[in-house]
Amino acid sequence: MSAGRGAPPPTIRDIARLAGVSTATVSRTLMQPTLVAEETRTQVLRTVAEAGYTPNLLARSLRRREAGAILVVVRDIVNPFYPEIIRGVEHAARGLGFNVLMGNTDDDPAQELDYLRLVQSRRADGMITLTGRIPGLDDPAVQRVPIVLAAEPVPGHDLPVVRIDNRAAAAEITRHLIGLGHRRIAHVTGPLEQGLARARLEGWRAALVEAGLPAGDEMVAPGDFRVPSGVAAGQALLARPDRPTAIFVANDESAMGVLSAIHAAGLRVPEDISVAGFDDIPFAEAFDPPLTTIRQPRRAIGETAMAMLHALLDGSPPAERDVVLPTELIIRRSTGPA
Amino acid sequence: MSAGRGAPPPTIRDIARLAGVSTATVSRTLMQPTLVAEETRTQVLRTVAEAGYTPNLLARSLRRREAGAILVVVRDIVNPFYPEIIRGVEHAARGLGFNVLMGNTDDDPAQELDYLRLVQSRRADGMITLTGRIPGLDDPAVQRVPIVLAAEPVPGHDLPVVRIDNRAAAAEITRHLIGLGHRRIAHVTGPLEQGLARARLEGWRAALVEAGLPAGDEMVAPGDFRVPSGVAAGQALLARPDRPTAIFVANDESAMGVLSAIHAAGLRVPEDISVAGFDDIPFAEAFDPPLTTIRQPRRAIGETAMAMLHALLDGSPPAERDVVLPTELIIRRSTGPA
DNA sequence: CTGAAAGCGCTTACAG
DNA sequence: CTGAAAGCGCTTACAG
Repeated sequence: MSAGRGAPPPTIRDIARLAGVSTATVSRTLMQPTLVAEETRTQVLRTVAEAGYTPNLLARSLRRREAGAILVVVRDIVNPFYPEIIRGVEHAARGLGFNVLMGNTDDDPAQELDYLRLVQSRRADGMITLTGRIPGLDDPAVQRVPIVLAAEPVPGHDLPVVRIDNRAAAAEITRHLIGLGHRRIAHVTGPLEQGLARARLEGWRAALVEAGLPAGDEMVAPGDFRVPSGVAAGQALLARPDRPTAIFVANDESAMGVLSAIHAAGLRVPEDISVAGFDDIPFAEAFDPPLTTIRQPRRAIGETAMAMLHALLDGSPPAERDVVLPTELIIRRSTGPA
Repeated sequence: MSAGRGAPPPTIRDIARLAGVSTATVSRTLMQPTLVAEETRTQVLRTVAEAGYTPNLLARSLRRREAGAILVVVRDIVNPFYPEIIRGVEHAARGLGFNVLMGNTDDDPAQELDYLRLVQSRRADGMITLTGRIPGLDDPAVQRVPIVLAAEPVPGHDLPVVRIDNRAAAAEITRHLIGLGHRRIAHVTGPLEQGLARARLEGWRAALVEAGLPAGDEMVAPGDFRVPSGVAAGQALLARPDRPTAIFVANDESAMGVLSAIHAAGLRVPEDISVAGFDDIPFAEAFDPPLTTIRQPRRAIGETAMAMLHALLDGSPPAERDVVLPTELIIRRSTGPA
């Protein structure tokens, strides 16, 4: 096994010795080249290249008192909603010279706390939280941690956040259904302990009430954002006496379950019943039929969150603490005239 | 804005002073508590708790010469194949006291190189590569980087790898189709510059040849693992004179495209034509119909890769350098009798 | 333009 | 069982 063996990698002292200069000069050549005479610089750079020298980032970070890394925390990276956001974060981070640490919480507050500690331990300069929850936020030590919230605000606190207007977007897609002539429009909810699931329910209801259409409990079926809950909700709605002609499902994943339930019942989408989702996950376009949904600007959410965190770390003026990014109604073939 | 302001966090010197001991004793209390007298230990721990002290991990890492982090590199985190592997890595890493840095390469060798540098810069102790490619592997400095390959071996090198037997699994699912009585079984390939796509093609061909069934070019349609390529390949296969009664698609995503093409042509799955995929991505079960496929032990791939990397870092005996994990044929409703 | 020196915050032989 | 001291590998005022 060669890895781990062999000569230790060269340090700045080795380079200084080889180039016949001080470590300060080597450091300046790498950090602030304009401060170094051209001739000296050339010589140092040549030595660096020949020796294959790479500065120890741990030492640099310790000295400069910045980790050069940020942490992004999600409930579950397997959920297709998150990866594109993380990608946006990473893309922006690269441009700013930061690395990205991954934190998966499995929806467990204890793990959430562990990740907070990681920032307190200075392994990361700050964190972007997508979980809508921050344990121990009353602790002053926690309040000192630079945090930006993405996608989900944390209730009761005014941390900087980048998000979408879930209520307005839900109302918009419901109005699309109304505009198609539907009058019995059901809703399959997300887990209502999550604020964004409640916001989507409210948006749906507001649009119906505004149009004078029924929005009572008989038009609502509970879901939890996952496929099986969509199947169950779809079956329940189809079994009701006066069955809906359209269903707005709180996210795309569970909409897929609703589609299965409808097909299994021998009905067709959108001829017999229209279905709309929310999120526009990568697969939504490949659904059968392709799903009408609300597109979230996931990439932009990630990039914006990173930019906001960077400003926070910089001590820049607070700019905007509550950024609301626009969504887009994507009309595909899963919705049609009543 | 409170973040970034306020008193700086306490250091080990502050705790030592407050507890009336040396920094060495504070450090020992945290790192090797058994070496410290119980009374002293209690006193130190109380002080630590009261002050809300968290050791600076950057300083610890510098001193101990280990970053306490590993890097996992993927082509594209948005690809539904990767997140579960990353989750496995992270899960194992947590148990071993490592953090996980995320590296997205967008299939760009330059970015791949940047991530290698990150390890050389000691920000990570080693890396797990899922891209099937390592730039500059002839460079001795690169050879010194602890690397474990997951899912995809790098051709021409014998780095430690954890993988599945793509050829055997492809043959197995093809035999399932043969067992159902199909005699014209087509294949939609992945991008053939990837070794695993070639292995799946070979497995398909081997099973057919073994059964004396046609396996010529007329039974093959090119794909690239994405949905649209599946749509195109499906259309092409349906248009051929003697159309297949079953299609083995090189991965689930493109199988979804094949399903769309079949439905769009007014045919039914599996009554008119059977379809099988590969990977068992989270959505495969929710396809319409649910997809017969090969399940890759993604979580185990991630966990095993982390364990192997840890052994490598430990300098433990090389154990096994080529770990082949078992796959599983998952039979769902997309395949049926010929 | 360059170097000597201090210091970032820890850990760990070494000595007692 | 504990402390004084060295040192991990850098960066950056400070002085010249």
